[in-house]
Amino acid sequence: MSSRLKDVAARAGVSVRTVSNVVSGSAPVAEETRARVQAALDELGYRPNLAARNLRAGRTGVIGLAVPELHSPYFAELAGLLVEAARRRSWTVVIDQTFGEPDAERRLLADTGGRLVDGLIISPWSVSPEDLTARARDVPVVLLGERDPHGAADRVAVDNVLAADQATTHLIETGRRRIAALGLQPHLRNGTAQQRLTGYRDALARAGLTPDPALERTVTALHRRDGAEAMTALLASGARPDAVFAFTDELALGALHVAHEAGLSVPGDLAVVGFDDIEDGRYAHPPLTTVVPDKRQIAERALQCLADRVYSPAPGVPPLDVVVPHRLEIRGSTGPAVR
Amino acid sequence: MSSRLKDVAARAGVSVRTVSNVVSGSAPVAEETRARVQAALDELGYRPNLAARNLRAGRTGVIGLAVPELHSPYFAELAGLLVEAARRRSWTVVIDQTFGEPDAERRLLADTGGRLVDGLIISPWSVSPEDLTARARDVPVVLLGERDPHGAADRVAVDNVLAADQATTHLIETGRRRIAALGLQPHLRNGTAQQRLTGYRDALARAGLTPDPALERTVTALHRRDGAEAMTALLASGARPDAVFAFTDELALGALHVAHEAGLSVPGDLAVVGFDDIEDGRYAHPPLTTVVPDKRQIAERALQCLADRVYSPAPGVPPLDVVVPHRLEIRGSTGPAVR
DNA sequence: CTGAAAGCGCTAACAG
DNA sequence: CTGTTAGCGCTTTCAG
Repeated sequence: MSSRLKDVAARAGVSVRTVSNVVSGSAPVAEETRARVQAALDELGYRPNLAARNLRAGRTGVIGLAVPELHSPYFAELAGLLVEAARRRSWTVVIDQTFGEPDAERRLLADTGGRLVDGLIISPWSVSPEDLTARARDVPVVLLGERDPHGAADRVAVDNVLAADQATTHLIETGRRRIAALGLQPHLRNGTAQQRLTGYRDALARAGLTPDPALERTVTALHRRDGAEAMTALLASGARPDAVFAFTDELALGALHVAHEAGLSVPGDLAVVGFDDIEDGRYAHPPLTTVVPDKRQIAERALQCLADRVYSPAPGVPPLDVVVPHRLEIRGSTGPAVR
Repeated sequence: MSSRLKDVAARAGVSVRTVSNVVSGSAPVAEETRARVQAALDELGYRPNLAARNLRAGRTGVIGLAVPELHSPYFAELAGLLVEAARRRSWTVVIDQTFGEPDAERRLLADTGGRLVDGLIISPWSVSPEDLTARARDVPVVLLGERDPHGAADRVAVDNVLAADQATTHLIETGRRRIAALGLQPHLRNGTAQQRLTGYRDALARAGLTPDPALERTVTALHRRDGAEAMTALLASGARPDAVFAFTDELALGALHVAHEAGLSVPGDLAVVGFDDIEDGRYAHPPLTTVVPDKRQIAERALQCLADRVYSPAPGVPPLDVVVPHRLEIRGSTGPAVR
């Protein structure tokens, strides 16, 4: 079966202390002894028991990642990048899905007391950042996709207000005047949708366009089907939009689908902009103009925040607010208007 | 700081044993004592230390999931379902991405000796099942997406040959005669592509159609871009297909994209079938006909296999070969041919 | 440079 | 029903 340090020591005729030194390199070992120990190590196929090591060290080398749902392309991609970045630091990632349920999000934080994880990266939906961080008892937490200034934990996010403003401004520049905002989520507490709405309204105001409540559409979730439903309702309402700024690419793709079914030409009759830069958007018809957050950097910076908190016990350091760059990528879905 | 069993015991004026009993319920405790202990537990916000518990129990309650890449919609969705199913069993899932690299896949199995995980679910690409399972030293392994009969570990998969046959037969029934197979991967060792090719050829043979090597196209990876490249090459080759059976939905969507750009009407000029039923397929233009594997059941059965191996130490049980149901979902991309 | 031994927090066998 | 205690496998202090 599986061999312990003690077994290796017996086989090499040394003490466990020496074997431990060979394995960890924490103290010098005579060349001859080392060779003998190494041979025993190899023969027995020794693997350290992580549980014992963790118990001793008080650290696990595991971090938790909580996303609302993994089947969303955006979160899947982000999770992939985080796992990759963690691996580079020799960390393991356990993933949990909250489905945006307040209880799941709260329970998660309560559970961290179990020390399975050294830290937690969480992308909250239902629960407000304040509520979440108040519960993070013992481990450092990094919040994703937030820009709430009243922070009690590190945050990593793009500048949603600015990005939404740029996306809307781009639509205005292609000659659109009746631009719909698709993706309001007044029931959610994470603030992201609110920030994108603010950017949208800012852009309209700057261009001297009066916001029309009929063009601001609420969704319950952020999938293609929600985008499709909202778009159907928008068209049925008689609001006659000439452009749509969808708060996520998935919503935009749902809207695009409905526009096609309704016989609208894109971008001739209707321009569409999304947010997130998921891969499907690049292969849509036409390819989807979108706000591209630097996801790789989101992952990298989030992990950096965690590393700093976990390995540098400096309790005085105030919460960081990391703003990650983004850019607007213009593709076929926002060509000039045709009348 | 964080409190131990000993602290709670001191506060409640009992021994650690009693506190442990209250926490785990493994032995009866007098009602009065229990109340006192519970109060102490609550006041101190006690959380068991998982590392210590694991060291003691020899089990971690953590299972590993290794997928090639998380940003693939199919794997993302599957991972989500597995995490969900694991949660129902109070298991935690650590996720790793292999990117199909042989070294990553092998290292993963070598590492399992560290006992971070009680079991491993792996979806192999580069490494053959035999190679993989030979390395699984101490923990049970479940293979996903395989149907190799020479098994040394449990497997869970759909019947790829049958499914591919049905997809191809459906195309034949809509009047197609020059059906391309898109997605051969001779460099991979996992056998899935080979099985789908077999099913494709079976269907052609049954219909009395002669296979045309020019219609069988190889890809290096399974993303939209690979499907697009293969489709471009196919059209440029002058092979004049009237249908495409793509081995994954992502490939199919890439092919669809190229078909549109080339001015082909779908399904009039070209019918397209995919495999996997990823969400984007439902919102494509036209919606993509596809083979729908029962992913929820794949997740459920894989976990069941692991649970049986981990909790029922019956070394004699031979490897299971679980075949999960699938169906062909016919959508707009495979209407009747128009000439 | 190497050995002996304490102890991380928890569970369970063994008393009482 | 409850207290005492050994020990899971590892790291590390203290001696030698």
